[in-house]
Amino acid sequence: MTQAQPEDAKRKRGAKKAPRFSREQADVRRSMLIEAATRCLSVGGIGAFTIDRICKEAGVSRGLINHHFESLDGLLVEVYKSSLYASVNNQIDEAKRRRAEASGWPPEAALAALVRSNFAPEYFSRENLLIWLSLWGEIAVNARLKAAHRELYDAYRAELAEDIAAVAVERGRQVDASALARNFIALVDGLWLEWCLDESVVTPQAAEAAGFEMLEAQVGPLRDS
Amino acid sequence: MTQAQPEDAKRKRGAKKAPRFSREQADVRRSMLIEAATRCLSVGGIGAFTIDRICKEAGVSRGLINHHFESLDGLLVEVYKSSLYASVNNQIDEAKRRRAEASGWPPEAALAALVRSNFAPEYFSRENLLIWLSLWGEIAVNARLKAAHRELYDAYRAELAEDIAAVAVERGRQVDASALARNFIALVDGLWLEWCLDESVVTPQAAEAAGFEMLEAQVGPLRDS
DNA sequence: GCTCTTGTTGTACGAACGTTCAACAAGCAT
DNA sequence: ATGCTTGTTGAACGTTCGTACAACAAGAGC
Repeated sequence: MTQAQPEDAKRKRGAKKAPRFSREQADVRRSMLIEAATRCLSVGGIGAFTIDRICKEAGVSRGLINHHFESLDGLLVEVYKSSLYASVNNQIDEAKRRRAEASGWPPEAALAALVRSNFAPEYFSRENLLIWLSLWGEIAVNARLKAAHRELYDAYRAELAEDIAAVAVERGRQVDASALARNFIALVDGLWLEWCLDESVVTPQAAEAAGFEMLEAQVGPLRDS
Repeated sequence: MTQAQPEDAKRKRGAKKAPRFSREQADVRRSMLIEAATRCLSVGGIGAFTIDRICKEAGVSRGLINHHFESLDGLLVEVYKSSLYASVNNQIDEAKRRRAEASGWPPEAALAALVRSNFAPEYFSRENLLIWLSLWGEIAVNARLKAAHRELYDAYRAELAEDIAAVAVERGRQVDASALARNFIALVDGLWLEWCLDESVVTPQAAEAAGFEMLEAQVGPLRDS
């Protein structure tokens, strides 16, 4: 308590006040704001996506959002791209990579890996779900978000269909890969939704099992190999 | 243009002004407000759920909502009960009725009817979907809505599980009915969601087919009988 | 130490928000 | 006609919203 703080010593010696704020590179500050905005979204839903709350969460003043983003709506699009777009695109890229190096990854292993990534703790988390949920409600209303969403889902659906088709061809099965991919995505989103609204109904393990069951009903076993 | 309107004739004769508003029974007015609020929700999402817009949509003055409901939040709960709770409970009641009169409805027919009701145009409609979507985002945040939602989904899941179990028992199949019911509901909600965010991805017919496929993979054929 | 650039602050503003309530009038009872 | 009940109105309030912008200061360059 009586011990001199480093700041105090500094102030005594140089008679300098502690800086009231620190300057950051534009992209660093943008990331900070996006992260703070994401945190607001995951806690209070779209109703908490406000200039005041986001700036308070980020520990900056009210004027900064409009300095780094064209508007609050622009920040929302960035949040979408940063938290959802990025992670899904990550899954797509990894799937493409696995499919490219055909030697190490037989089709069923690649498909199984893609399925599992949907239920990995880093994606299938409660905070991620609340972000999805909040954004879904906005996508239906916001044209810019809707465009971004369609592009993303089309890409993911296509990649998933490719992986499914690869397994089906290898096993000589007749499968409507794009319909199955669409249904699988619907099931995953639905399970996320159920979990988000009532976590006692489903566990990540049960959700993963349900996902595999849907695919295996059409392309045969994927897990035990 | 120069033709006398009925109102004008009336006014001339009796020197009476047209009534500025009409009085309604409390429950009638409440229904009007709930319907107007629902319309706002289905068009503009939760962001359009405001006193001003709802009253304008209903054609009444700003003060009326707080006269008939404890608050705007209370109105939201009523919207939930009126548009979702009611329709799902309707499905549950019909399913119970079918299961009661065992003579006319063999288990597989009862289950098929329950499945089909999920994709009937009166439920699987674009405006209904936007209402669901808006409310989902609120359920995750609003304690009162969350409680109502859990009660409703528990009831629906239980009824669906009963219908599934009845078919499984009849056919001597070993099925985890409650898990299958949960997965089915997740699939349906997911398909609704996909359709809502991008209507070109799925049709109601394809959605219904996907629902049947999931169940038939475990309990056997349901449609061709 | 000094200047300059520019990231940051914080106030100001109008609009929209939910809520309250005194005044009003529609329509039934008399 | 007249009075009474009460559903309805609309202004007013304080708050919060998104945005704009002049003033400020942190930190690099010299």
